[in-house]
Parts: sequence; C-alpha cells; structure tokens
Amino acid sequence: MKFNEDKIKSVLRQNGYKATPQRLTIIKEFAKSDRFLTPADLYDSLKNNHPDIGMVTVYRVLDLLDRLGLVCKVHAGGDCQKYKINTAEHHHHLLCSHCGMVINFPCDEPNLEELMEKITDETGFNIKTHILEFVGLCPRCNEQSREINPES
Amino acid sequence: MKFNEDKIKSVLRQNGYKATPQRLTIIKEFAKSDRFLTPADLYDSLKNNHPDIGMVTVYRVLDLLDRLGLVCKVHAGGDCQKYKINTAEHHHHLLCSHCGMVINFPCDEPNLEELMEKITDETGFNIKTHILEFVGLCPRCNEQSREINPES
DNA sequence: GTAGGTGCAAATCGTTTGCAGTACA
DNA sequence: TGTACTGCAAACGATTTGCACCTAC
Repeated sequence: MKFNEDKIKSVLRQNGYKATPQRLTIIKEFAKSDRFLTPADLYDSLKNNHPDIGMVTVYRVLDLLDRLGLVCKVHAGGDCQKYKINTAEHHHHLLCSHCGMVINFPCDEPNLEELMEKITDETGFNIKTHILEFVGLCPRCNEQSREINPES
Repeated sequence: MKFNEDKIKSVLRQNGYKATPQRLTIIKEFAKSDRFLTPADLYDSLKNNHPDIGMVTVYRVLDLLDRLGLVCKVHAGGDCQKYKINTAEHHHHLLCSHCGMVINFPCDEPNLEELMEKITDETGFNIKTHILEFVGLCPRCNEQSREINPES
C-alpha cells in the first residue's frame, strides 16, 4: 500500500474518520520514514514545519492507525513503544540497531512453519501468534562500523 | 541453574553485591514462578509475607538481575515490562496468553538458523541477535477454553 | 567502620483525559 | 449545523532519584 494523500483520505473516510489536515500531515510524515519511530520521534520530525500540531494529536493518530491495523510495533531495544507504518500482511522485521532502518520479510517461511509445528507437537500448545525480529547492522552501518573497528 | 539460597548468595557476592535478606527474598520469590511477572506482580506476591519490602527495592533487584543477565523480557501482549527469571543460555519463549505460563525452548533450532542465513544472504545485514516468541494457549487453558467455546 | 543497600517521599517521564474552542462533512 | 477533532493543561501510572538511616561484610 502506498500512502499518498488521496489514499490516506479515502482510508480515513471509508472508516468513518474525518480527513483533517493534521491527520494527513502526520500520516504522510510517518509513511515517509523507513525507520521505526516513537511518538516523540514523530512529533519532533513534524515540529519544524508544523509547530501547530500537538503531541496529543500524534498519540491520537497513532492510536487511530493502530485500530485500523496500519501500524506495527517494534520490540527490540527495550521498550515496545516504537512504531512502523504497516503496509503489508503479517510479516516480520529486520532492524538495524544503529540507524533504525526496518526491512519487512514475509511470515510464510517454510522454516518457521516447520519450527512451529515441531513446538506444537512437543508442548501441546495451541499457538495463536508469534513475534519474530532479527536485529543487526544494515549493510551501510555495517560498512561504517568496519571502518572504525576493522577487526569486527 | 537452580536458585536456592546458597546459590543466590554466591552469585551476588561473586559479583560484588551484598546478600541482603530483601534481595534473597525477592529473588527466591521470583525464581519460584513459572510465569512472566511485572515488577508490580512481584511486589504484590511479596506483600503478604513481607510487607516491609518496598516497591523501589523490587525495581532495584530486577535491575540488578538484569545487569547480571539473569532476567529476560517478555514482549508479547503490548508492553515489554514483563520479566521471567533466566536460568538458561539464549533461548526463546512459548507463552500462554491466558495464564501467563512461560516455557523456554532452545535457540539452536536448525530451522531458525537456516532462515537467518537466508535473510543474511538476501539483505546483507550483519545479524547480531533476534527475538522470537510464540503465543497461544497452554494445554490446560486450551482445554478450559474448549469447554466454554466448543467450536474453537 | 564503611561502603553499599533500603525505604520513604518527591520528582520525573511517557501517556491519557477533561474540556472549551474549531472545522470537516 | 452538528459532530468529530484539536490543543491546552491537568491528571495519571509507572519508574527513578535524593536523602537519611541502616546493615552486611
């Protein structure tokens, strides 16, 4: 899903929400980023060009997107209050711990399904969902860290 | 690792911490549970028998155990402020969303390693760590839910 | 004896709520 | 026009900190 202005407006209206300038601005800003963001990150990135938008509205838009299933949480790195716009079906994250970049990968990995079956057999659990995140350095940050620490 | 009193004392002292009665009490209570707990859960379970132990001390002991690598976080269910005592090497969690029970399973699953290799090849990421949690109903809670909702 | 640990109260942080004014449909 | 939305300020809950007293070593 691409979040251009018209798309955002139609998604909001289809779900009975008003397409206010604040919502459009916040969602466009959020969708622009390929990194995970906290509410405060998002607020900060809006502050310069849109000082009139308050933190409370950022929280409310994130909450709204959550109800529409358009955000997903990022768990790695301590707290779980980091968000990434969700443009796909159930998927997993590959995170760069240095620059915060997020890459999605699909959930229907045969390896993962096999593992889940094995665990079900062994434990008798009725598995409903799962969380999987890989954390490391993206190619660019990895390159930079090599320049600083050649041995790593 | 079994957390009997002597073991706890020696771990604390080996790392330069004092073995105070409060610490021993809190760690024993924590180690007794096979569920994930929030700091408040742990505080509540101590309150009856040890009303003299304050919430602040619970936080400080959890922090101490964290620094010693003896707790792990549970991510599922929204916030990440749930803890489980860590008695093993790097591992993953199978959580019951109803009763909170946690079962560990080892990390060296060939399926998972294959998947990680594949992702490394495709993306060029230098993967350092990962989070994997399966969430569902344990056999007992699953049985109970069947009695209430036979179709599920 | 002393450094480290504890408990209280206050401070702090992130997040949510009440409310009056505003603007989209 | 009416209802949903916004922004401010205040409230709130979880966690951390300052400080005086205490205790394990």
